Amino acid sequence: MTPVPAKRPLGGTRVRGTRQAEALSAVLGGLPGFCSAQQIHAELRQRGEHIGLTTVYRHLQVLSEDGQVDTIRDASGETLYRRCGSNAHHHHLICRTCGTSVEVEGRAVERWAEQVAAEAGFTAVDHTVELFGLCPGCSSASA
Amino acid sequence: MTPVPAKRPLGGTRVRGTRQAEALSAVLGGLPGFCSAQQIHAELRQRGEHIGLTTVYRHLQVLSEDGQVDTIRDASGETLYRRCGSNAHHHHLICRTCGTSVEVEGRAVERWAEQVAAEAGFTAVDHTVELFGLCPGCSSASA
DNA sequence: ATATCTGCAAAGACTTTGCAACCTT
DNA sequence: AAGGTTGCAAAGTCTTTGCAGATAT
Repeated sequence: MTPVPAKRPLGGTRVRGTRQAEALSAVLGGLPGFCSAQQIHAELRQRGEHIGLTTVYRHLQVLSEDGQVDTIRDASGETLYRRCGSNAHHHHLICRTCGTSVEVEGRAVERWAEQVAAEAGFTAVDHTVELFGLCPGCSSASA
Repeated sequence: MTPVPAKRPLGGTRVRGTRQAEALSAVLGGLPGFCSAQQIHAELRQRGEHIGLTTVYRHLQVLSEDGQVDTIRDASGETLYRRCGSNAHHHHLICRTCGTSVEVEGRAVERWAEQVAAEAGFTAVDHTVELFGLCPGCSSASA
């Protein structure tokens, strides 16, 4: 699958010396929470970057395969992307009003998942865990 | 949202005395795990039931709103449906090979979710938890 | 008899793919 | 100069909606 040329500097965030790639990276870094490819594309356009939607999709796909961005699916089926800080396994606590997300560790969940799976005789278990709620700001705003 | 006429018998599984609705209900009851609307539609056709894909989608939508079927999304974005046994909150342990699913209780996860959310100051927290793995049968078959 | 349900076809949304032109190395 | 990258347009999915005909109560 991945020949892994390993020629990449890995120092900065650049994927390849392309203007579009850098712009995308910049936007991703500034996002507070999960956004759809189309939102990201719109944001890039607003910044004056002439980038195609196709290119945004392609980069996001590569980045997600590389583990540099996390992806989740919202209720309507759209895929949402977010630059993830830690490369370790983690989950997200997402504000359903403003979209801000917090990365949370889930050792307890991992353990629970493995235990439940073992009890049912399942192996090679993977899991999906996402938390949605109201962040402090939005919570007080709606109070 | 739901005026809740509550005129429905609620005894059987019938939604309304329609042949298609009953057929759909029957198929749902016999499914071992989560299936897409299109798979269910194909299954109905194979049984000789002449039912439209549109009707399948509409019934599944209503049933899911009523809490009679659970829905999840697979990796490709398709929505999968399954008649859920308990009406209480629960999660699923799904075999990624044969699709068989087991309903599991997640008191531990619920507690973890609330605790993590509270620590971050989030309120009104909801969560999504799905476990994917290999069931005993598929596990030994591939060994 | 009437309100509901059904289903075909068309529309809508998100995402992927083809291919020529462009840019980076 | 060579190869990867870009982007427009078209295609592909899954899902929803419009409307006329059929159906259940």
